[in-house]
Amino acid sequence: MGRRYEPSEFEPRWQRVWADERIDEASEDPADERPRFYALDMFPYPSGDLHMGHAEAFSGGDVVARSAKMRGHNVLHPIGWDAFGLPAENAAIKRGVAPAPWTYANIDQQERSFRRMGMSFDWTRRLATCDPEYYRWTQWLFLRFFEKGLAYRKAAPVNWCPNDQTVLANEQVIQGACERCGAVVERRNLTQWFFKITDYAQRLLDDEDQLIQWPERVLTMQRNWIGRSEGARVTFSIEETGEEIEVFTTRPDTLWGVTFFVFSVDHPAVERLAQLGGTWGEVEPMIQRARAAAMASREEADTKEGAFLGVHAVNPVNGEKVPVFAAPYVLMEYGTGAIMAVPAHDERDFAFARQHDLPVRVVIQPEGSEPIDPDSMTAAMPHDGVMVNSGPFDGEPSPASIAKVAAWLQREGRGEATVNFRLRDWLLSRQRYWGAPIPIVHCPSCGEVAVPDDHLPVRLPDDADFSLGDRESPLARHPTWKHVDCPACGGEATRDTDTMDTFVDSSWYLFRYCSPGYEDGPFRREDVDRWMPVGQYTGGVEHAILHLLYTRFFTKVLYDLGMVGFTEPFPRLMNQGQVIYDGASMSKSKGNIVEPMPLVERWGADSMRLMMLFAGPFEDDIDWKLIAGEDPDRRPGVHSWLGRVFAAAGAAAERGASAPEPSSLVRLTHKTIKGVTDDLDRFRFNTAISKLQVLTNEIRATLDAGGGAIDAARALVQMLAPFAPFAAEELWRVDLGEPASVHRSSWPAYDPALVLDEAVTMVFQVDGKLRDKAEVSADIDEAGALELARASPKVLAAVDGREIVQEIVRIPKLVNIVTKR
RNA sequence: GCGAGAGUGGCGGAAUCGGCAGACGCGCCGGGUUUAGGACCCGGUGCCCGCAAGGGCGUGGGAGUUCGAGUCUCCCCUCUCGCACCA
Repeated sequence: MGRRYEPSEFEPRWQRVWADERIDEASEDPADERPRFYALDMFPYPSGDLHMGHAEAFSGGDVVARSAKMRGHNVLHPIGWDAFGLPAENAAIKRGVAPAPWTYANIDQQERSFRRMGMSFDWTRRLATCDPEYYRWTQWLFLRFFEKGLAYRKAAPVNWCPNDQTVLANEQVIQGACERCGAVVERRNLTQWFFKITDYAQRLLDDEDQLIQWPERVLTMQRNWIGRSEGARVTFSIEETGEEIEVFTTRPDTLWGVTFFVFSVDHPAVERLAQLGGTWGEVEPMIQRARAAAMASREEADTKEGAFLGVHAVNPVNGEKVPVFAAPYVLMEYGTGAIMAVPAHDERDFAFARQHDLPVRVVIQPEGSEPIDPDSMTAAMPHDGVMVNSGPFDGEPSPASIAKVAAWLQREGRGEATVNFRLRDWLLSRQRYWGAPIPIVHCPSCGEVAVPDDHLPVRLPDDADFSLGDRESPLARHPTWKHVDCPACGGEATRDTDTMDTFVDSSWYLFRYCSPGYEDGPFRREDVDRWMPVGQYTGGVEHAILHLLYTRFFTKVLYDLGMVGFTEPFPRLMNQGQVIYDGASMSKSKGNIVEPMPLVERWGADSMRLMMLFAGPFEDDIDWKLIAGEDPDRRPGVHSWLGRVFAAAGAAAERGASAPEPSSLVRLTHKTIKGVTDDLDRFRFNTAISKLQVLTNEIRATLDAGGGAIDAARALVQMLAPFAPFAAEELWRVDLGEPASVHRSSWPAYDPALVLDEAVTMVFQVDGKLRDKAEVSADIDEAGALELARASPKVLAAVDGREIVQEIVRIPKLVNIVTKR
């Protein structure tokens, strides 16, 4: 019956037809009244052909886009490439191919693969961030940030690989070593460009309530990354110099317990103060040692190393002079790079005090307890209880007194309540070739001058020497590129020779999709406001912090600039799991890489997509070894299923309406429509597919029994369309004889009355244990149910003459008879 | 250490509201078809006892709430992920 499933025969054919019919293009027709839906996938990095992670993510994203369209939406489902970045330069260095042709060749390859996989992208909006027409607007946006004071230059310590002669992003430093060559990374002070994301820290937290469907763990990661702490800034002074030094503390109520003071080893005041204190000779080797240890391994930095600077700090609350140290356990990046140390109530300070024989003074203790002898302490005390040894605050409850202490500090001019964030400004400059040049000119007389908008883009030279091994970056060492006239005064000046972090490029691509080819700005506000915010964003959890946080920041800046009418770009986010092999990530060195395109060639695009989607919940990892086995020639179960769908739908079409469709099949069809629709709403593609398999089995059984199944088959084919677009189209247009694409058809509707079962299985329990079942009508009443239960011989046997104390009846599902035991 | 999530057959997983645990699929077993292999079709398949009828056990472990717990509460164990001297 039916017909054979030969995907290689029709998949390429429908791919061509869909391109000709332009079925995947979003409609910009003003008369089109369908609600708009923006289905966005995180755009890929073109470092070769598509891998399994892409196959998984985009298969899910395509189900979202295709099902939204069938359910009546005007869908925007664009694609592009995050095309700047280090891998292109690595390839250039390794293979001697320039970054641009290498990148574009990979883009073309990935586009072919996407088309072959049946991804429903609107190709008219394709973009690549390395296109000059794109990065022109990246530069334009940078200049708007610059004008607003949100892009600025300052000297900062950065990661520098002495072997590769380049700065590295934090992500490229693995346990203190260069990701590429393994050399120990150095810290260097370089003048770098930053975006002032810290200005938006509070808003990034506050707007979380707009992120209505984000995975909880991503929200948590962002919250932790932003790291908001309430506390106080307190001004200490150095006795020997009189200079004021601020510290941040979350516990100003412990100020009376300060017994020493610690600077980060990277604090700029350390060398000067140690020279003054006459201890630089001992301090400097400690700092060198500490830096080396911190770089080599984070674990080694656990020791409470440190050195006395020979100077003293004055505690503003009681005038006490305490010794000042430099120690690696104080981070330069957090707070002010200096701390007041309260060893009685802080584990780290306590460990340091014990190591260096420093006094410990308890200032908070449990209410009513005897004074605590610091010498008997083996660990820091919990800091809740009653304040003691704290001058005017003795007897105050803590931590409830924090606000009171902070207010007192402010009145006394010794500090103030404040909020501190862990988030730091975004270092965006890179000394690399393959990125968008920073559109700034450095003029000896005018300073930092913006390149005028009408001179954009500042193009990359295509004759740069992008090899490594020199001290200067490729743009800096180019013989002519950087030499320009100052746009302000016309005098001799030089271009900024840094390029932008690729995360800048990817922070606004989603806006550009709305206005493809627009030449008067990065996008048209009306286009963006029409399509955005994004209806559903799909991509990897590896971007949980950087990309997602940066794009949220960009959106808020664009809002403040009046360029868009919303403050959150993607209220709904879905993360696919990883595709791993035998419990480990796939990698070349392990030789366990499975690629999607060979699967597509062997079994067809539909089977590849279904393997991904049926393997388990979308957000869970897929262990390929477990779902596919080790034999690549073994037919995937989903492929066999498609074979049965073809046989069944084909046979149902041949039989048509000549035989009646049994009501049980009709009911199952409606139930399946409801179930699959609900599953799509919660991204449970695996259970949606299993429901389609159940329907398939029932259609087959109906046909075997001589019944008709044409309506069921039609619904099945339509519901199959988002998951297996080629097979569905073949059956729809060829076997079912429909003239137009299944992907333009309307999602089947269900009759709520037919979703409810006519007959259900009622279970009879005795003392909560299943003893018997009966098929009953769905509208059975309680008395009838009880009567049935009491009449059951199995129930009677189980009751065994004991006294019945309670009868629980839940029509139409269950009766539970409780006996006295 | 802190934070988040998870633990169900041989395997991937299902159970959406506290009500038949194991849907669907893979694998395996038996049968059919086939020159053979593959493919396909039919049946079986949580574990234990039993020829069977039937019975017992069963969702990481332990307690609790409930007529009833994979699901809710508490404690413990294990695993995964993220952060990790954040003052």
